[in-house]
Amino acid sequence: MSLPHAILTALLEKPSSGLELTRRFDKSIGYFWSATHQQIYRELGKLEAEGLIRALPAEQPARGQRKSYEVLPAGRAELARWTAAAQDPKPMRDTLLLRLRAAAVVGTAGIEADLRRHLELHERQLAEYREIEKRDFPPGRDSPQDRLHHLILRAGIDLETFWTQWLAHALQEFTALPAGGPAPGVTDGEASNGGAGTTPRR
Amino acid sequence: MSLPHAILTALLEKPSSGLELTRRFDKSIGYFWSATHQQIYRELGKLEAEGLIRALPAEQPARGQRKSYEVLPAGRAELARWTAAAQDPKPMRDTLLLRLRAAAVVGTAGIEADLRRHLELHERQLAEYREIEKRDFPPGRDSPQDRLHHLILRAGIDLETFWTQWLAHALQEFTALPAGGPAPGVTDGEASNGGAGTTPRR
DNA sequence: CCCCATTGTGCAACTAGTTGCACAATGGGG
DNA sequence: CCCCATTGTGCAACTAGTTGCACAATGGGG
Repeated sequence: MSLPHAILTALLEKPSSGLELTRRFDKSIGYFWSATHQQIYRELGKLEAEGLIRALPAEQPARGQRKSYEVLPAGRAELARWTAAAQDPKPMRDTLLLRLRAAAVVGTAGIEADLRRHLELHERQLAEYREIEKRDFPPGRDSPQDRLHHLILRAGIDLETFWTQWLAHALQEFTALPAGGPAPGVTDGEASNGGAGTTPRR
Repeated sequence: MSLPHAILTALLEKPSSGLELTRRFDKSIGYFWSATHQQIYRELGKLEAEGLIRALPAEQPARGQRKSYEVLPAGRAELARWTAAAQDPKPMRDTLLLRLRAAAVVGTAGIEADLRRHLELHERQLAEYREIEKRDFPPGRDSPQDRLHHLILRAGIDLETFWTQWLAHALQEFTALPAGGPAPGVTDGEASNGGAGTTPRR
């Protein structure tokens, strides 16, 4: 739905080959819209077929050769259209929260280690964003583009900040919980055989 | 990937028919794992075929009739396994941030209204979460299950708080921007024909 | 009694994203 | 010179989620 527009944006910022795009999707743009190289090549083909981008004239366009693309006017127009069009935020899907909800039923055994790991990953990401902020947005720069890019980076920083704080709080909560976590089968308030979860009832 | 586990969790909390599940996915569980009724029916079929759930014996199991399901021991075991298994956070994909990045290239014309709309939507969601918190988590309740459920709700509240604050900040930033937003084609620092974005160059 | 809105279940086709390869060109090390 | 790791491009099959219907049962209004 949005990959073609992510690619158009990246190509407008700088005409690139598939591999260069892949690298840029591993940082910068990819921080909020990830894509694999296979997706990118496929989409480049479609965009070219639709006349939104074109391959830059290269010396020898043999296979296994870099092919760079640039955005055509129709591509820019499509991107402007898409950017301005209203879009509903799509409903969230978060595995970790779902697992926690499941843990409330089947027990928290085993999940704590992974929470800790996620905390570390988010801390690392946060540090990386802060590094970028320091490097790319020193106090002086405030052209409209800088402001927008900074705003986007700020969203990343604030989101990672939320996750690190929430995860830290969750882990704290866990240490206060009875050892091994809540027993399974508690929602109905009746007795259950409980246990490790792998034991079949009756 | 996670839908079957979301369904197992919901069914463990309370055996339900497809429609009941659909309703519960429109609130509660669905706040962090959304699913359509078609997805749910399809998945119920698979789970039953795999022996993880079974249909509760009903009076007349004719078509067009409610069929309720309950989780079998194998289903509970699978859910416990999945909950404890390590999982990498999957890379984020956020359309709004992508559109803002595109706007930095093709101009911000038209996007502001949608930011305002998103702000309202997030404010409404936040209010709803706060309502639920007040209703379901009065000061006294703090069984392990309550604590976990509250923790999850807190994540929702904090996320919506982030979005409302960030969007408010973004809108503020916009009023400070030159009218109509940045001109297109600015990244190379050279002159461009700028304009509305639909005008082809040359 | 029959029409029609509502409730409930489900299939089929499609779109987007992921996984697992295949294979060409390049260039340095033995 | 030839092997083999690296770089770069791409196809094919699969999985997950979405969209658009179809159709049965139920129950109230004319």
